[in-house]
Amino acid sequence: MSRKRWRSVKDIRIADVARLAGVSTATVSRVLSEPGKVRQKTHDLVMEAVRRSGYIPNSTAQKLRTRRTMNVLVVAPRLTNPVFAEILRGVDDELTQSGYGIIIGNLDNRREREARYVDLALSRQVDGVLLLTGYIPENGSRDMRESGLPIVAMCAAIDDDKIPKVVVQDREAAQKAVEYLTQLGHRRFGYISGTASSIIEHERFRGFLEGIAAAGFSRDDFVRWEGSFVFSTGVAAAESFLKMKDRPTGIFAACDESAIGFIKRVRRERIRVPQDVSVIGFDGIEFADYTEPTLTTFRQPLHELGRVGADVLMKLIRKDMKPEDWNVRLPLTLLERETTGPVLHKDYKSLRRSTI
Amino acid sequence: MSRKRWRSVKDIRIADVARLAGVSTATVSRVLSEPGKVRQKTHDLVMEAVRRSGYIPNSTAQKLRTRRTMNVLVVAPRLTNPVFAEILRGVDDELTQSGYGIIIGNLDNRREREARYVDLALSRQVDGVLLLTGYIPENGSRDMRESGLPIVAMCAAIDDDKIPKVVVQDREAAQKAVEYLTQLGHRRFGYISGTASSIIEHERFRGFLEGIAAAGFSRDDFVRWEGSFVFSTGVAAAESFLKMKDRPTGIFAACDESAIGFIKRVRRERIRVPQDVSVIGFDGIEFADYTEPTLTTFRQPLHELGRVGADVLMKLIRKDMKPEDWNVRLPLTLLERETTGPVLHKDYKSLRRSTI
DNA sequence: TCGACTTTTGTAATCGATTACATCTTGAGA
DNA sequence: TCTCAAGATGTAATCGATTACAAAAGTCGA
Repeated sequence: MSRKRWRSVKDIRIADVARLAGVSTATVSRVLSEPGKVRQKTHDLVMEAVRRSGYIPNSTAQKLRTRRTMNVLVVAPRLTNPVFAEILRGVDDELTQSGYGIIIGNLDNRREREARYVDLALSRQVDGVLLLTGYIPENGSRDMRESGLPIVAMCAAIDDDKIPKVVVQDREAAQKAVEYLTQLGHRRFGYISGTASSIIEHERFRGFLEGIAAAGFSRDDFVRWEGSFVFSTGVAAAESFLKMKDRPTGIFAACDESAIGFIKRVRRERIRVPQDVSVIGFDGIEFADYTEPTLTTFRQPLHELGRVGADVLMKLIRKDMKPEDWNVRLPLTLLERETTGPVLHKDYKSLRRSTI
Repeated sequence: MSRKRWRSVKDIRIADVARLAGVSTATVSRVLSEPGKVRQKTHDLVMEAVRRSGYIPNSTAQKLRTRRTMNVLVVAPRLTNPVFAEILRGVDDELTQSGYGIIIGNLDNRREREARYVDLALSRQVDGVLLLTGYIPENGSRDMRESGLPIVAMCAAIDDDKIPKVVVQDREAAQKAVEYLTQLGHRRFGYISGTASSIIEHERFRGFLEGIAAAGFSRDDFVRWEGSFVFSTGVAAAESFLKMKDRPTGIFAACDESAIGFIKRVRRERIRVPQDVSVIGFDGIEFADYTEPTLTTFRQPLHELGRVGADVLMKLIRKDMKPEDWNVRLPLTLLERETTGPVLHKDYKSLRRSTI
């Protein structure tokens, strides 16, 4: 209705407010950032001017002067992966409380995209970096560390002990997964891998191997299917599985997606889960409770992981790290659901015989 | 090994490079931003100094001076929702090409969080805003528009014709979904709603109603279950469904998650999908192809939606919008899979009789 | 009322780039 | 060789805040 247009916020500077209130810019600045240092009367005067003009400080100017951007960069391999999305939620919860913003560096599984984010760090657009990748991003000539910014690594064992790490106990959990399968009577195993270059994958496979060894088995007692952290990897593994004469009965998948893909595919061939083959996943994504049958898996404390990681980064930025914050390792939880069960002994024997 | 530490990038300013090359800061700046305007010899001199010093411009200073932040804000209701994650990927693809960065505003379904992002826009930390919400965020005293920034709305019918909209044809698709069910012989329907306050939900329900009317049915021919865009809504709807005497046979869910929750729950009671009840979802998330049975649904062109939205925003920022860019409406695609099928007539009659 | 001390406010430098304008170079043509 | 326009470079203002330091105002006891 009214013809009076809102004056766009960008046209009002601190000098305008100062003039309006009849004080200097220094005083306006003080009222806004350290109210205690200014007399009540002046304070009210300034606040009234701020209110009337609709002034909001230009944050870029603040950043330049204070040398703090109040933003952190979060580098993630792929945003559509529910695991990273959930971690990001935890990060966001923590950072919001501290007044920090998030700039996302989504690699979308393409390493050539990382250079961009290294430059972003080098040009000081952020105060710190949270890495969800298994390596330190680089841009050809430099890596992220040369920015001199605080960095926290998560989900991965980056081998630089100047970088604090907040991770989950992947290896231990993978080992327990094998133990769980052996206790159900399984003797032949399958391992569906994640992205080979990922250190998460590395840790999980290592844990798997340790579990195999701990239960007295050897490399001859399992097959490994290569892949990445997606549904189709599970489907491909299943197709390989279906062609085998002497099929494994206990399958460990390095992520829930591939576990789900595997199950979906074998069930189409009338293979029963868990009667014919047990499958255990990894991550505990929400979907895993809506498959048929529901997926046995290890739940990662993703939200907490994000929170703790962000908290450690905040401490690093504020320079009040304590040594015990330096490395955090969060445990996973086994969710016993429907895709795992005891080996049906008769079937098992007949399978065995056909090979020997 | 070497004791020579990398000098942190932040300590090198344009003045240092100028001194090193024996020129003025203006010349250094020109070499970096408009190379043509500088003599070859000087150019090489400066580049060498840049290389040797490892200089990278401080982007905050650039932003202050040029008044461009090269960042856009993307406000999304909930990041863990695969729909938004996928849109974000499209946005990211497009923006990266234009050299823009993304600051994410994750509301996590809590409206009180939006104030923060309004302030972010008002304090000019971004050059434009992409809204994935069904409304214009506000902070108590102002709304996003007062920032004076270019805004593009997606996924929703925000009623401000100064704001360009890039949306999907939810209403049309919902209508087609009903048509599809009626053609399969269904006569009683169920509608599992999304978040009531969401305009996406509004559009979908409206399309559903139009479909109902177009097929000659009335409000008495369907039940509506309230909820939000999550699995548990489908589970709750299923529990209500199970208690009914005269059950609908054609279910339309406003999102795939609730469709999946519904199916999961009813199958536990030995209800067959699609023989006893047909279910059609909405969105076409990746997981919908891995449920059992696989979900019939409408696929949203999410990635394209994100790309186009970002493209329109870029044009708005660069002030080269053409009128035909102003409103874009992308079509959805029906994915006919396993959760829908013809009504089994005998069952249907017996159900009918028991009511009349 | 005066002086010493504390509190409040103002002046001006500063953060690190870009860019309008001024000045100096260069080279073509006379 | 000289002139003059075009081209290259330099000087200094500018973006919009914060903050060190200086100056002014207020407080309080003698």
